Amino acid sequence: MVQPTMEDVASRAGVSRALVSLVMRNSPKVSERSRIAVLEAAEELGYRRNLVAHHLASRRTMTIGLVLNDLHNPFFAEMTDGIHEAALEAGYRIVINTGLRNRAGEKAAVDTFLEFRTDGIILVGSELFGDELEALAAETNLVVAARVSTSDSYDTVSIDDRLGAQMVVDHLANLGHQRIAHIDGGPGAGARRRREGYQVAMDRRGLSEHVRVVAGEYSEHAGTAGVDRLLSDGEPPTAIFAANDLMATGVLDRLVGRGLRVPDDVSLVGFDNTAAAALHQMSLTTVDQPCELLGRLAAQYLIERLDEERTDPVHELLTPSLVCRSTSGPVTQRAPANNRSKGSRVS
Amino acid sequence: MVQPTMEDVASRAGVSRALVSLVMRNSPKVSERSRIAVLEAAEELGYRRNLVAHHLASRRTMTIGLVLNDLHNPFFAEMTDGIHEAALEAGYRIVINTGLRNRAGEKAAVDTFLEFRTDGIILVGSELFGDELEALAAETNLVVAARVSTSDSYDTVSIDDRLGAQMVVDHLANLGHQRIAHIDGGPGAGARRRREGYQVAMDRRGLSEHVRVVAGEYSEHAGTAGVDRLLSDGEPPTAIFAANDLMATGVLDRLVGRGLRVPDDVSLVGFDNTAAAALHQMSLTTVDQPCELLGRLAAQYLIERLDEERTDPVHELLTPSLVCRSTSGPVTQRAPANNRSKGSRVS
DNA sequence: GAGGTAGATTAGAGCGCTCTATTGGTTGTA
DNA sequence: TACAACCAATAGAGCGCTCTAATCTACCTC
Repeated sequence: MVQPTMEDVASRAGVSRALVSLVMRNSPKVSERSRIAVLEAAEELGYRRNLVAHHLASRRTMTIGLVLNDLHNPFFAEMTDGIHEAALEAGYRIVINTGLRNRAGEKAAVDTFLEFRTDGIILVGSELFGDELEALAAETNLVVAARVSTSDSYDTVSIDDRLGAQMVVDHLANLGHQRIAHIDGGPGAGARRRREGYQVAMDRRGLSEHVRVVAGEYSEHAGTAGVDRLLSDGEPPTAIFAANDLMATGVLDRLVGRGLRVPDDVSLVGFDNTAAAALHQMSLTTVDQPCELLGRLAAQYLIERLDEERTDPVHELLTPSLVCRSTSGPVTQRAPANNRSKGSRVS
Repeated sequence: MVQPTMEDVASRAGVSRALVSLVMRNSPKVSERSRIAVLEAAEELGYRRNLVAHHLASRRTMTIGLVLNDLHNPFFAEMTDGIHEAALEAGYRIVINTGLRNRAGEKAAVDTFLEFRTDGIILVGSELFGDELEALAAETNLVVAARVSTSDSYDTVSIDDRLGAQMVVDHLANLGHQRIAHIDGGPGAGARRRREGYQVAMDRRGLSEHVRVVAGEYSEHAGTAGVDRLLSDGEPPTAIFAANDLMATGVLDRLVGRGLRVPDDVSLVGFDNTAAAALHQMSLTTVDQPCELLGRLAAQYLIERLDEERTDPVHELLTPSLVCRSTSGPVTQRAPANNRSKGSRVS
């Protein structure tokens, strides 16, 4: 388990350690003869460059630290695809860590990368406070994705969450809904803006009296719990706007579990347009986020900071779009069915 | 962006660099007075230990590299929860990388960790060949999860995939199914064993003539494609055994899309019992893998290698169990409905 | 007051690499 | 033949930390 070093390769190839270093870094100023000798020696010894030592000496890891808020949410997986691809193209590698959907976990993940001295960090769906992000940006190159900001020490890439939420309310209102409830995303990224968008749009539609926000978070469980709260007291909503798709999955599960029909009894709209939302068994009306594009942009901006040493901030705000599927429909008069019906699944 | 070093802290606190090092490592042989002085100086300077240098000197990172085959598959997220928890308890941190569901990607991920010199590596759902794993185990401490092996250079933690597959076939055969098709997991972890289990059980049940295996992989898309293949020629199956839940999601989507009723026209069974399978809108019959437990064990075994310097291999094989939900039912006589019916979703 | 002991602190040699400055060797040119 | 010009290769000083061995105090004990 003890690895050969550059020194070993050098002596085997009959050259100096410095030359081996040059070969390993693909320097053009090495003769073909020595290059081959070195590579052969390395091959024979099973030499593997020690990135740790390499970094200590060069102050570069060519590695980007990626902190994902929640591994369970497919949104982050899709985002990662874009980041990965862009990073690879630029010669960077990626290391991932999860924030476990809480601030302490996110901080621990960030600390790991800071101690590893990755060249930069991309935070996706960060729950950190603004001043914490500022402090972080002072220590490393930072891009925050899926979150809006005007900070001038780091970049952000996001869709307009507020606008997205307004589109949801408008869509439901156009279908005749008035009692449109919102289960919010709590401390989650963009959750506050989605909540604000909901509020604004409800006001604008003259539905202020029907505003009803239930506290939640970006998880399936929050969806089921939210439904229980909404149906336990007061007049039940005819439509529910879940703060994201993962939550909407939980909402749908619980609605169906309670024998309610979607969209006949209750309409449901999510947010994110994850792959799962498109499946027939979900067929969820939702707000589309171009995840891969967002990911690509995030990586690209970070790499600009690293390779071109850009320091002035970029804030990209993409426009979301509504994807109408079968969980949202016109409001109906009839009372909600309380009897569960058994039967086959149909589209 | 230039960080203070131990030297800076030392001179500020009026002590030697070595003493600062001791404080940072919580050594008991430091007087309370100096400890406080050092910590204060560190705080004031915003000092952050350089893990890279630390590692180079100590040859330990207290970090475990975790390679997940596919970020899109919730199975891996659930597994990670267990690993994360166990690692944290033992004072290790985790760094994740994705294999992008192909061998080249997995190798790149592994290489990153080897170059970073993480103390050990956990591979979840590895697609590497046996000899590649052997070679890897010679370079670092290795635990492979969700895959069966008898190697004596690394540990494995898995459920009995073959047995799980047999349980699926038995379940379906007991419901009267004969034309049970299997869409396999291709190069995916455990896929071969699931395929073998299917074959063995079919033979044992006297259903050898009905054996039908369609090539796939662990993805939603493979599920939809598999359905198309199965329904395009020959007599359509009355039951489909998908190699994992993610694929089953795609299968269900396509079956419903084609106007087939589940389970009336076609029964469906998955594998993994991910959280999504339990939702009403899926309600998938599937084989349960105790993900978190598997994760915990994987981390635990690796940590044994690191902390207790165990070198003889451990191979843990857990027994799976079948979870019956509503996608599997008795075989019916009537011909499959070809007309799509529209309507509300019911449970 | 010498000698012993234990605890606190430090000097200094690495860890495996990079990188600047320098050396050696070859070719071209006056 | 001498000198520049250039390319290939190397010596050696770090990078920021750890760790062993040595030193330095302070306090006992006889």
